[in-house]
Amino acid sequence: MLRRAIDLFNLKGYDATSIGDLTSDLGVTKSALYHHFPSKESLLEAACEEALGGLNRAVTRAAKQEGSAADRLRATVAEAVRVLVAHQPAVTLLLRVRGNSEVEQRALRRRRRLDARLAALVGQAIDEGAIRADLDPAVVSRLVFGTVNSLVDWVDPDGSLDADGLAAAVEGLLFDGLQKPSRPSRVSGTINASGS
Amino acid sequence: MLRRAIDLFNLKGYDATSIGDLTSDLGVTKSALYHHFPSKESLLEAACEEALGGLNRAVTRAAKQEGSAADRLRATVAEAVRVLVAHQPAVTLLLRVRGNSEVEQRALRRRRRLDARLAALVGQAIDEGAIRADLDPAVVSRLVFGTVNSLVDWVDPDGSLDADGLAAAVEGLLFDGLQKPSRPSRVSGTINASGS
DNA sequence: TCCTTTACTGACCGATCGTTCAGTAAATAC
DNA sequence: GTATTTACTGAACGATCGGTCAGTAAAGGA
Repeated sequence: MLRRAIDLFNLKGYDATSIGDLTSDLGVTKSALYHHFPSKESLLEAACEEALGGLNRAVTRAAKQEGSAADRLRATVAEAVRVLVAHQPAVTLLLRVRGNSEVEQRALRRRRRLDARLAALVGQAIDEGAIRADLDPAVVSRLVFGTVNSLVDWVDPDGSLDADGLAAAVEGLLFDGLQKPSRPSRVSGTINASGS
Repeated sequence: MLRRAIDLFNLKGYDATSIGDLTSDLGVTKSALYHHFPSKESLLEAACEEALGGLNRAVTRAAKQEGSAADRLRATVAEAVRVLVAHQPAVTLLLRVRGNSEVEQRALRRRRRLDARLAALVGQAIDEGAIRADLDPAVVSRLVFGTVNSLVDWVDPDGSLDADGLAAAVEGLLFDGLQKPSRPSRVSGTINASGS
């Protein structure tokens, strides 16, 4: 029920999806849904919890890893991609939250806290001298995780796309760039996109 | 009036923004707004037209340039960033359209046509051998323009941020990567982010 | 067998939605 | 000076929204 709700919210947008739309899609009455969930917003809250919990765990997991800040940043990017693929519908919904209610504002605050952790990691990697310093850390952080987040717009979690392969592709693009590497890159093998 | 409407749509979401919200923000009555615009959706349509028109012109401009496909791809990325910064509110609204009405579906179709042109350009650049071929062209295309599009979530068009500098930063990140360049990169100077 | 719990149904609620419309006051055209 | 156009106001419209509630049928425990 929650799964289908999240899918519909992503398809039409949360506000544009009425309880009637949702229950007629599910083939139940409105009252049936309200027997299991106290409000429309509680569905949104559950989805945000799933997404934020998953992302928080992923970032914490990557942060605990040994190695330089640059290594941890690479691991964080890869972990974030994997969580995003595994929980794509919930993460998609989270990224579209605008803060129109108390629930949405709470989700936004948690998301901003996550973003701050990531920005700090980028700053450390630059201070460490492991990555280029000619770009502003705040811009780099936003571009890197903007790239990761942009996956929600086309990744199909049910598709044949391999999360690890996609994580490697994102890591390869962001760290090594699009140009042909002068020396061999860390990324090997070919990655395939799923259908649109 | 249209400008303020687009800003509000972006702040709260199109569906969550009622005509009442909009007109009370503007300090006019609902009827006053309906004197200038035939419907709520016509506001959305005007915004999509601004965004799609701007992006189309940018891509066409970059495509007409001489040079390799890789050079044209770089130019397209830079042009797209500049248009996005110049028309951030309209582009933001466009990127959030879900296809809930005829107007939205038309905008989505035009956007998909644009995406296809960009994907073709990436394919040419790979065939040309100018950029790495170990990643799937469809994935690369989506990541590149996902990165560009992610700018709408934090760029402030009124801020002090320099569009050309930001375009250079995005180009630098995507083509040269985050790692310290073994040879000097094309990008020079420091880019600063605006406030959140 | 009786009683509580679970999983609903269908009718209904007040609020809010986008939109319309008759009327009006000021500006502009002729 | 009269007619037309422009730019509104305020009250209302039907539709739809999220949510409620009394009632019910089946299941399970004691």
